[in-house]
Amino acid sequence: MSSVPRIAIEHASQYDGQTVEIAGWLYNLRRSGKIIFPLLRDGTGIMQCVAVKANISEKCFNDLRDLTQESSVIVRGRVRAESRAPGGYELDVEDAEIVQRVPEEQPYPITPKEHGIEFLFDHRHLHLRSRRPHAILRVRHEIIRAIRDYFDSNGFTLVDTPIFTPAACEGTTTLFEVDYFEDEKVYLTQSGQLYNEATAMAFGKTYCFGPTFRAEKSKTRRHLTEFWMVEPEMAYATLEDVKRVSEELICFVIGRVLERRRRELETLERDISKLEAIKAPFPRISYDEAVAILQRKGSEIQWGGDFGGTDETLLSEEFEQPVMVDRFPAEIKAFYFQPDEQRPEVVLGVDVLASEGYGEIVGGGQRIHDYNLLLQRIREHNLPQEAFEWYLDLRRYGTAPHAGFGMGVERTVAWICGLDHIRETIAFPRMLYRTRP
RNA sequence: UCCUCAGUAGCUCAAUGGUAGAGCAUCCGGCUGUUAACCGGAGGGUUGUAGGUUCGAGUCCUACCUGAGGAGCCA
Repeated sequence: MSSVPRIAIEHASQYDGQTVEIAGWLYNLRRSGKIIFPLLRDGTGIMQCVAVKANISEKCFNDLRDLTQESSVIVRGRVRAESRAPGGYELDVEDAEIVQRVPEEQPYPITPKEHGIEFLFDHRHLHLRSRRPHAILRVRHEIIRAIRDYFDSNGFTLVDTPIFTPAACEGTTTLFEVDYFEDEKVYLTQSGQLYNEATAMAFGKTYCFGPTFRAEKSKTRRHLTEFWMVEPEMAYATLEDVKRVSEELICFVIGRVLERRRRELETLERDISKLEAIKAPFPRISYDEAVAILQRKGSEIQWGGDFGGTDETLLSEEFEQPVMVDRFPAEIKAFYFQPDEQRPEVVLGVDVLASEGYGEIVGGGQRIHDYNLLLQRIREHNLPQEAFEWYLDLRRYGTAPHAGFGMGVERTVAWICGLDHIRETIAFPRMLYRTRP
């Protein structure tokens, strides 16, 4: 259209007084006779444009005046600081090129009014353009980038683990079964952890970061069937290292979001002071203490039982910080957890429960490094030994104490954004009763 | 899987067993500083599906479908 610079709306303040071009979509339009205010969205922000009939061609004015919501359009004009404009800057329109006008016979379905959950998620492919999902997904990106930056700058090597796996990593949970070739069955991974133990013995400190799948028929605000998890694993490491690294990671991620995505948090009306208050060290309690606290608060939990969702909420209400709970009964944890030497009935595992009732975002611990103990556990859990021979090899050849954890990305996003439901944390959520779009 | 609730215009919701209605969206008209703009007008319905009760059902009953909230399990 012209030789003026094409800019991103989020950088508009750098172009005050200059003529620029913005390529985007019509977010909303307010008309008032001979002056109109098209709100233009370009994926980085929303810019209020001003088109005055007397100042531009009649065609341009009429084109913009009759434009329909979410039509694609390239606008040229002068950026100007303006206190009355949302965002502080507006664009005095000089010219506009309509790329596609949405026909009024089939108007854009998501209007700037209230909609129900079902409608919005049926139109999720369009809903992503709206303010709220847009802000959440930008925070999600910042969280993922911070997680990678943290590990990459602390000596961890990214070694991703397979999505197709031959057997359960953790015996109990339900797996999605997939037809492989020649009658072979494989499963979608629910954790990269067992493979991480192999890569940690090769690289020292590793992490994997990818989607994981759980075929649990759970219908709650905390569950997806497909979700992303980052899982670090460290050779020559213990439970205490897991606590230290997960605490550092969480603080680093929150610091980054506060530094770079404050505007998005404000759009989401997140109470930012609650995030600013998150500081290491996090309180550390044992499973025993957690059970005592819960019983005092009226929970039915008995020693030996696992926490329910309500228990996690009750527990996190006790603290302003995320809380670390360690040394769980061996019976409720997976076969590979290292027992406590002093108390063999508990294992060296730790869960980190996010504050404000968001529940478990990190789970991990120290793994069994002794060959005979691991073999014994595999037998006690009735797991097929032949399938775990490669895993046992890690204890045959240069075994060493090692530890790691997994952090669920979606729960972390829900917590940091202050969301009620995890379905908002991912572009296209996969849930028990929703696989479309 | 179980428990609870809901389904009425494109969307969000009203309507005592007795003529299906409003706001937004769409269309037409008005407005030079609007902020989910406002003002006037128009079009828009097999009340989730199938049965049943009744003189009469959006409303009551049964089954099914779809969705939501919660439980168990988990990140």
